[in-house]
Amino acid sequence: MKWSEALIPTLKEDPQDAEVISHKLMVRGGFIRKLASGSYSYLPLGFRVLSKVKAIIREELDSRGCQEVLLPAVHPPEIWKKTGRYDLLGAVLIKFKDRSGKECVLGPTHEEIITDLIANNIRSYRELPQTFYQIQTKFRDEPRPRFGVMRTSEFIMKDAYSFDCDIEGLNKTYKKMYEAYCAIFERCGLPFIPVEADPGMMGGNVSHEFMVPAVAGEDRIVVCAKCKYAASTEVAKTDGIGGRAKNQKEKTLPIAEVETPGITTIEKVAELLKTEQIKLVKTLLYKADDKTVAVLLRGDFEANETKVKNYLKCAVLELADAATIERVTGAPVGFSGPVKLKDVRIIADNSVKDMANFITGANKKDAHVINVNIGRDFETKEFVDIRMITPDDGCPACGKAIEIKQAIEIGHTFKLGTKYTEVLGANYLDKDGKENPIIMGCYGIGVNRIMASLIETSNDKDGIIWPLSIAPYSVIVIALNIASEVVKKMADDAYRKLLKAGYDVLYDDRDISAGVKFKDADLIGIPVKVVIGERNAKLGMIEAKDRKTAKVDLIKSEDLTSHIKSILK
RNA sequence: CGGGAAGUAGCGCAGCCCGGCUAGCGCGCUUGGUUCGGGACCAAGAGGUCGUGGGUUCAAAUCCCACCUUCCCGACCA
Repeated sequence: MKWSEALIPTLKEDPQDAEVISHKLMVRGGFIRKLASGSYSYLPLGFRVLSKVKAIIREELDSRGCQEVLLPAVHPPEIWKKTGRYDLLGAVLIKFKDRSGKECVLGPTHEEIITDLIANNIRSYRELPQTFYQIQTKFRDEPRPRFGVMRTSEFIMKDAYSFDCDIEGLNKTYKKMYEAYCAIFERCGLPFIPVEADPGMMGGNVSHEFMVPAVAGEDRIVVCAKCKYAASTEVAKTDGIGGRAKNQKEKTLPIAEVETPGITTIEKVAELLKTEQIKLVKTLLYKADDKTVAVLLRGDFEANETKVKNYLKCAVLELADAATIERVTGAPVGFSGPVKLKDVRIIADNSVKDMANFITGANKKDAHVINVNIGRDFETKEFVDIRMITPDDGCPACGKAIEIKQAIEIGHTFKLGTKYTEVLGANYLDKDGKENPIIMGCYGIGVNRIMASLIETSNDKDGIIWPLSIAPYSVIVIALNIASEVVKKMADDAYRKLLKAGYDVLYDDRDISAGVKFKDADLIGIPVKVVIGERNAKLGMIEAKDRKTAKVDLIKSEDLTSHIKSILK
């Protein structure tokens, strides 16, 4: 492609509305442009990167026997109601009415659709196992799209679905997909970490997320350098108080109410009462489906809502609103406590178990109670692990020090089991003629996120540094002074030869200054610059410069193709 | 949805507090010329409902009200 004939609108300055580096560079490099919050156009350069990522995905999946399909994006709501996800997804599901007034939904994912297809077309164990995938646009009305292409309401997902006769089969398929994922991310040049994860609204029990550590990441993961344990903080197990200050054994003291006017936070209560946060118990009121539940944690810990949700086995868990809190406790937000709390299930984190004489809200405006003791002042038998892991905790697997990192989720795999196949009637007949539900797995990759994550982890002050595998072009031929006959002739020739040799070549034939060309080439991150200047051209020489290492090779013009071949192997 | 910030030329910004005449600057763009190895220079140009609507005023980019949009934090979320 000749740059003079391409739409590559590079920008000198960071766009005003971009925060994270990948977003800034994608806009500056002319890869994307925003249409509205959470929806982006991919320009030719951006599209080329996506295409390369997709090609890698297809190669790795096809070679493992997966079959590509294309499912519809517009769905009837009934199928979503059957599995209960119509309500579960709620506002995330984008709905509209067609001309006859019939409701339609835009697919946020495709378990329902593929399972329905399989239910109607697979009958026998002889037809299993099979795995299908598609690369398609998904639609989700995100509460807050952000970070450019990282979280958008319309995004490209590679989703795959496997169907097996039994758990052993699923385990084999899952392993195969896991390996495919590793191969895909490896080839894309991403420093990824597979971690244990929570299946969330997808369902099933076993699940892994593929994470790229990056400051712009929206998720947090726990990694252990010693034993290779890696998990999402959502599921990382904790044990009591971990590495933090132990709860002191004390003689129980008489409970007493203290005035704490307008003091509603753990921090301020501790300050006012001249004590430490570890002497306080935090009482969080949640709405778990339709019931109100009180969650107790030692003051210095945070609740882990995923754990609470999984423990309670509820579909929707959210912090109770102010009105509910007032109704249940009789006090405004900030003064809740377990003492004399009526008709509310109380569950406590293990960190609270051996606490004595602690402080909680008094369920009364502007008051807390001190010297509270479990068993005497209130009762709960439910001590569970429902807190967020901290850097002070030991590795859940080996006990050694852990690190908590921010990361971008680029892939997620799930062992779904029969969650969808049972409700949608996807059954098969086994050897004995007995009908069984098909065992399912599903596997997603955020294609746009691969692009963003790569940039997050591979850039410098001059711009993006693409790996050859997903670079929009492998080589950029830069004719420094295109007005010079010698330069133009040699550059045209180099461009032609490299194209003929099968390389993706971008030819910067614009009649502008050298500085702009160098800056632009670095910004868009093409792995190799082939530079043709007048002085060298007259000597029959060409320069090849590596974007990443800045290493320069001066070569004879006739050796160009073989030289490029040697550095781009 | 709660909290915060911002909308002025294609992009990045100043002007607004303290209302005033043809609304500026840098980059980019067009034309001509000089340059030509890391965002060149000279000259001449084109380009604006100052987010939208209403109000106050002799007069509004500037003051007041409402709304819209975007970004950040939170909530939420494969």
